[in-house]
Amino acid sequence: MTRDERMKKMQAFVRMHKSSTIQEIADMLGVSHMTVRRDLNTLSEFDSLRVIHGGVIYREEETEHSDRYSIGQAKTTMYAEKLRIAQKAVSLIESDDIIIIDAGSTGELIAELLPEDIPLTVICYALNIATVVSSKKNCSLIVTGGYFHQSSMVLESNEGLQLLKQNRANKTFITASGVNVELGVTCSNFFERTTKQTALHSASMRILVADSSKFGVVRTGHYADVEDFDIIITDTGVQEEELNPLRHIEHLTVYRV
Amino acid sequence: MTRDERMKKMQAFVRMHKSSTIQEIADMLGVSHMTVRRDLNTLSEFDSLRVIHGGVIYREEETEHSDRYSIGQAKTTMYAEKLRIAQKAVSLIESDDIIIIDAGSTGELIAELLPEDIPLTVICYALNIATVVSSKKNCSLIVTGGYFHQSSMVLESNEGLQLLKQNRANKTFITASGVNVELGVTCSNFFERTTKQTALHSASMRILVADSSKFGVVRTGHYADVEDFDIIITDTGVQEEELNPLRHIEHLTVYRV
DNA sequence: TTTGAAATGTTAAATAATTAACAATTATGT
DNA sequence: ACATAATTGTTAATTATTTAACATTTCAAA
Repeated sequence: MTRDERMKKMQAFVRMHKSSTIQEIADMLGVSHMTVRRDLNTLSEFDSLRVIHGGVIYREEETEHSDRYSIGQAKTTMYAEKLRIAQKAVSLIESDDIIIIDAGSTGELIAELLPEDIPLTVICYALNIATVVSSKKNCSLIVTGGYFHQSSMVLESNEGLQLLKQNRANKTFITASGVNVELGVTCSNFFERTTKQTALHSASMRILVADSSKFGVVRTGHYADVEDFDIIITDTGVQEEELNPLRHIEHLTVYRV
Repeated sequence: MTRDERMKKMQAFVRMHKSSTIQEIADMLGVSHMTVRRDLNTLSEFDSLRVIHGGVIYREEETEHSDRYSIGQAKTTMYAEKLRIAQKAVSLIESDDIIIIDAGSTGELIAELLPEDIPLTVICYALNIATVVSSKKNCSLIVTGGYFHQSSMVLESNEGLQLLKQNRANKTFITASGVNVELGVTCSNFFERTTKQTALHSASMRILVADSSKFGVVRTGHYADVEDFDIIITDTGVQEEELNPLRHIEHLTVYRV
């Protein structure tokens, strides 16, 4: 077995198992721990491996090629706020709910925090969210398929939209790149508009989750107005005065957590 | 912040980042490393966390609830053989190929080993495989959506099948639970049959990847005969004599790696 | 085959993480 | 508000991993 072969095996092993200890790899390959360490150090320069005290971890977002998964960046920014927003969002979920979860890091957090003690059905179109939900107990999952978009992790296709239309939900959690009282709710990618609009129209309760950094911002793709939502959840980073115009919309409830 | 809140945050953090060090979590929560350790030990009893020397790792397959993801088991059995089979399989891949990868652990390994230096298009219907391919460079990805099946990680729906039919491929890598010269190629789940058959009919070169433990075995769902394939890749665990009937099929190439 | 270079294995010293015991703090019921 | 229990923080001892230096093996070129 050549050095390259060994490193390929090591890479595949770590990727498949998400992580490993040095010892596990050494045993698997029948080489010394020093060889594993040396290989791992080399690999970590090229691949998304993180060598920690005691083992290795495979994680995509830590790579230099992070442009391929731009959510990785968004994940850490406003993490505390997004967590609070997601916590408030999942508190609205009841037994036997059918929920649509939109793409984005806040959506992923909602998926992570989904209660596992009540039966739920989740419909989603982002690959990362599908993966999170797939390991949830008590949860049926429908993923609308299609062409994968690296930047947002979204799967997009006519067939997917059809599936989304055919499956009605009682709650939909929608994310946004920009929330502006006058100019409405916007996203960055044009193709996302249709998906988000379909998600909105397939559910009875429409919940907008957007942290304070999104407020006042305007992006290209307009897909809804603030009054199209029943609930808006944001964080304390938005001044109460800024939310006043929203407070006056009769059917709209605004949570600031 | 209550203990439960803290543990929820910890869980979400580790799941989202796939892994973490004790220090990272302690810093994130502003608590001592001892508290993190104690919480993590409690969490690891209920959740799929693996606490290693230096950090924590989230990995689904290591859970007691392993019935929810039965591929987890299959992953480790025949790992070395599956790796060789997958290596042979990817060696057949050429630039600009459009390939379909079937569900299963060997399929996942093929996805892991996909070359990243040539442009490819991958079509798949298993969530785990989609996730692996999504992080590959130089690779377009189409995921046929649908209802998620826990046991095989497959997404299944009419819309998905439609998408699969509409996208032709030049190579398709199909897995099987049973390969029997007389009774044909079989799978365990009935619903998988249609998907596998559609995958077969959408591609010009049909490659069956099956380790030696599958040979001679017969399962319920018959979806093809051995002569429907152009290439069969298996391992040295199959006796050469057993493969003789296959060697006599004219258009069929058999690799034993 | 010989020789040198590269790769791998082995060991002991250095470093880091874990455990356990106790102190300090925080929560809970009366 | 008090006392008690539970939780959390701190520290030192223990245990494990890593590093570095050197020995050994392997491979390739002469």
